[in-house]
Amino acid sequence: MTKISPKTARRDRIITSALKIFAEKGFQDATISEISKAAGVSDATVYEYFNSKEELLFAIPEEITEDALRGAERILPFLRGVDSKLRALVQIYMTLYEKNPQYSALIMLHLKTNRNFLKTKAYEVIRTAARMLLSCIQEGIEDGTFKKDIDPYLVRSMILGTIEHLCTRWHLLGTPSNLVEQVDPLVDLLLDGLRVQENSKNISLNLNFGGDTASLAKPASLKDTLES
Amino acid sequence: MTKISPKTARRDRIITSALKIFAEKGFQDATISEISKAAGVSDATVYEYFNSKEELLFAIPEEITEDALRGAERILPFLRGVDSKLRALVQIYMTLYEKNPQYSALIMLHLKTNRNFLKTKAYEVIRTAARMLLSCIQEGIEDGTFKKDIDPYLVRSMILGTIEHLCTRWHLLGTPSNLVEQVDPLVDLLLDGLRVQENSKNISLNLNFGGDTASLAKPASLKDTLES
Amino acid sequence: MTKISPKTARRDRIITSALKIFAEKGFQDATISEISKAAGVSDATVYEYFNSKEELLFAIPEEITEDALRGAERILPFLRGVDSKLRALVQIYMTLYEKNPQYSALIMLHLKTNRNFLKTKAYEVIRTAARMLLSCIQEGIEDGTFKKDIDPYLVRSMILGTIEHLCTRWHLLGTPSNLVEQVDPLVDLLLDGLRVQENSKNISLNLNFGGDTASLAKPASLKDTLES
Amino acid sequence: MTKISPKTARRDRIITSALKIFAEKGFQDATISEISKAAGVSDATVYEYFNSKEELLFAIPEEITEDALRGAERILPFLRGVDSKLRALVQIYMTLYEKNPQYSALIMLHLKTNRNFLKTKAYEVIRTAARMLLSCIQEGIEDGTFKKDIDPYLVRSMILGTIEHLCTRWHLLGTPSNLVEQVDPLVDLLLDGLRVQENSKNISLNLNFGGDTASLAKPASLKDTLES
DNA sequence: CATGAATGAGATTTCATTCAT
DNA sequence: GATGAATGAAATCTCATTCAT
Repeated sequence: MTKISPKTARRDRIITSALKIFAEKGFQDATISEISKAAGVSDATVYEYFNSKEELLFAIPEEITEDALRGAERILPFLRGVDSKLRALVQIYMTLYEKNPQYSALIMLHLKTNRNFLKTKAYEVIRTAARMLLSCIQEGIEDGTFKKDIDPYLVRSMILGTIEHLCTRWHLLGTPSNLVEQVDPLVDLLLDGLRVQENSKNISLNLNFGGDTASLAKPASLKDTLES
Repeated sequence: MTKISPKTARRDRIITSALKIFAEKGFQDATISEISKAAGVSDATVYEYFNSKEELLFAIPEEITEDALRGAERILPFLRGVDSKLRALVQIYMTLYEKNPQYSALIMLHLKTNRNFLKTKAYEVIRTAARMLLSCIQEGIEDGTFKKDIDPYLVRSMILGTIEHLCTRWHLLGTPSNLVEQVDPLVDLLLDGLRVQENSKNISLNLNFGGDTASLAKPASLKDTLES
Repeated sequence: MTKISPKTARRDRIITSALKIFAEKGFQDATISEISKAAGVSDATVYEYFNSKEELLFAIPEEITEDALRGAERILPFLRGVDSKLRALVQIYMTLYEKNPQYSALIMLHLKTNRNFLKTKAYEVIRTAARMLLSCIQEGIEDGTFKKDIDPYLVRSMILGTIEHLCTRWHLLGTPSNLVEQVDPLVDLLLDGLRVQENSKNISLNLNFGGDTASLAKPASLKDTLES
Repeated sequence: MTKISPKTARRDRIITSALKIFAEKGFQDATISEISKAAGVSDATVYEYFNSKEELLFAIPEEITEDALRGAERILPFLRGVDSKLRALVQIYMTLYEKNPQYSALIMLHLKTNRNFLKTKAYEVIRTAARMLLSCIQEGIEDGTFKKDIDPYLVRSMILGTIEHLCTRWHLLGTPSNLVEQVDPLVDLLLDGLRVQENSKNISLNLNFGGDTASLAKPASLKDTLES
C-alpha cells in the first residue's frame, strides 16, 4: 500500500539498531556511534532523523506500542464478560513482551523508570492501554462480577505490577522461562485469590437453608480450571 | 553506646549524600563531585572510602536493607497464621519504602534493573527477604490455608510486583499518596481474589444466623493493625 | 605529486608536535593538551587519530625509522667490502641521529628502555636494521676479513652500544658536539680489532726492504672517505 | 662496629623496597604507597626520610655505587699494566651489574636518561668511576701500550656503551644470559684494536730474515705508532 | 617519631553534537 | 540528503604530599 520511501527505510534501520543496542546496554552505555554503525549510516545521519539521543530513545517504542494497542482494540470487542476481557488483556501484554524481547527489555529495564519518558508519545499510548485495563476492572465492578469495594486502581497495579515483575525477572534472571504460560495461573489467582475457599460446604449449607446460589457456584473458576 | 569514629561518621555522610543524589538523578547523571560537595569532603576522599563510583552506589543500600531484614526477622515469630505473616511482610515492605523514600527511589528507579546490582551484597539480603516471603506462601500451601495448586513463585511475583509497581508509581506520579494504606486492600485481594465470592463462610453464616458477624470481618487485618 | 589530504596533514602535525614534546619532556611529563595545542587541534582530535597517548608515542618513530631503513638498503648495495659496509652503517646511524635530534632524543632517552616499545612496529624496523649490521659482521667473518673466533653479537653490541652511548651523551651533556665526526675514529678502532692483521706480509716486506710503507697505511680509510 | 640505629634500619628498608619497585616499574609507575607498604611503613614515614619521591629515587644508588667505587679503588693498585686494569674495570662493572640486577635495571632503564640524575651525588660517584676508566686509557696511551692517536673519550664511550648495551639487553631481552662471560671477549676485542700489534707471524718473519729480533718485541706496536 | 586521613591538582579519555562539503 | 571530521565539555580516578595527633 504505502510505498516505503528510502528515507523511511533508513529511519527504520536506525530505530531497529537503536532498539537492539539500547535494550542490551541501556541508554547511557550505548553510543550513537555504535547505533549508527549497526544501522549502516553515519553518526551525523542519525541526527538527520532525530534531534538528540534521547529523542531517538523515545521514538523507538512508538510504533510497536501503537500497533499493540490497536491489536488490543481489535480483539476486545469480540469478548464477552470481564473475566474474558481481563484474561485477554493480560495475555496481550504477556504475548507482546515475550514475542518482542528487545522491546520489553527496553521498556522494563530502561524506560519504565525514566522520568522524561512520562512526557512521551509512546508513554501516552501505554497509558491508553492501561486505561483499557482499568475500564475492564471498573466494568467488572459495575456489572457485579467483581466485588464492589475493591479499588480498581489497586487491582490494575496488581496486574501490571505482576506482569512487569515477571517480565523483568525473565530478562534479568531468565525465570520464568516463558511468560505466556503465566497468564492463566495469574488471572485465576487474581480472580479467586490465594485462600482456599471452603465454600463448597458453606454453599451447600446456604442452599439448604434458603439460598438460591446454586447457579453461582464459582462457574468462572471452574471454567477457568478447565481452560487452563 | 558505640563510639562513632570520625571515620565512620564521614563514611556515613558520604553514603547519605550519595543516597540523596543518586536517588534524585540516577547513577549516571550524578557526579562524584556533587556527592562529595554535599558530604563536605573532597572528591578524593570519596575514593578513600569507596574504590569506584559504582562501589559507592552499591554500598548505599547495604545497611538499610540489612536492618530491614533483621526487623522482619524480629517481627515474624510473633505472628500466627500465614495470613498474618503475609500481611505483616507486605506491611514491612511498604513501611520500609514509604518511610525511606530516597532508599526506595534508589532501589525502584535505579538499582532494580541494574545487572551488576544482582551480584551485590545488598541484593543478596533482598533475596533473603524474598525467600522469607516465598516460605510464607509455601507454608500456607502446606498447612491448607492456601490452595494446593498455586505456584508460590507466581504468588510472590504478584506480591512483589504489586508492591514495586505501587512504589514506583508513588515516586514517579505521586499516586497513591500513601503506600501503607494499600497494605490491607492488597492483601485482602490477594487472599480472596477479585471476584465476588457468593460462597463465603461469612455470607453463609450470615444467612444462617442472621447474626452480626461484622466484627469478624477481616480478622487478620484487625490483628495486624494491633501488631503493627 | 601525491596529494596531501588534509587528514594526513593534520596527523603529521600531531606527530610532529608530539615528537617535539615527548622528546623534550618524556612520555609521562608531556600532556596531550600540550601536544594538541602545539598541533593546533583539540585534545579530542588527537584521539581521533590515535587511540591512546601511548599509541601516539609509538606512532612517532614509525615513518622516520622506516625511511632510514630504506635509505640504508638503497646505499649498501653500492658498497664493496665489509669494511666499507660497516663504516657506512655506522655513518647512517650517526647521521640519522645527528640530523634528527628530536627523533634520536626520543629513541635514546625515552623509548629504548620502554618495554612496550619492544612490541612496536617501529621497533621491528629497528631490529631489521640491527640485523643488517649483524649480517655485515657475519659476512666479514665468513670472507676472512674479520677474525674467525669473534662473537658477532658482541661486536654488534659494541657498535650499537657505542653509537647509543655517544648519542645519549650528546643529548644529555652536549659532548661530543658532533656525532658524524666520530664515525671514522670509531670504525677504525673497531676494525683494527676485528680485522685479521695482515701484517706478516707487510712486516716481512718492511724487514726485507727497510722501506717506509707509510703511504700504504690505512688504505681502507681513504676509500671510506671517498665513499662516505 | 657501628650500631645500626632503628632509624637507619628503617631508612634502609625503604630504600630496599624502593629499589625493587622502581627497578620493576620505573619512577612514574611506582607509587609511594606501594613502596611504603613493601617497606612496612606508612606513606608519611617515607617523607620523614626523603623530601620527595625523586629524592628517594636518587638516594637509592648512592650507597651501592660508592661501595662499588671503593671496591674498584681497592683492587686497582694490585694490578700492573693497563691491560689488566682495563680488564679489571670492565669486570668490575659487569660483576656489579650482574650481581645487583635491581640496581643495574634502575640505572640502565630508569636513571641513565634522567636529566635530574646528572645533578645527583650518586651520579658524581659514577663519574668518578668513569674517570678512572678514562685515566686507565690515557695511561695506556702515555705508556705506549695504546696507540697514540686514539681518542680516550671515544674509547671510554665504546667501553661504557658496550657494557650498558649488554646490560640493557640482558634486562629487556634476557640476552646475553650472562654478563661476566662477556668481559674477556669484549676486552680482547678492544685491546686488539688498541694495543700495539705484537703479531706472532710478524715476529717469526722477523726472526727468519734478520736474526735476533728479541729486542723487537711488540714490533707491531711500533709500526702502529709510526703508521698512525 | 610515626602515621591515618585528607586533598589539591590534574590528565586521560569519552561522546553527543555540529557543520562544511 | 549524507557524512567525515572536529571538538567542547566533562567526569572519573590517581597520587604525591601535608598535617594534626
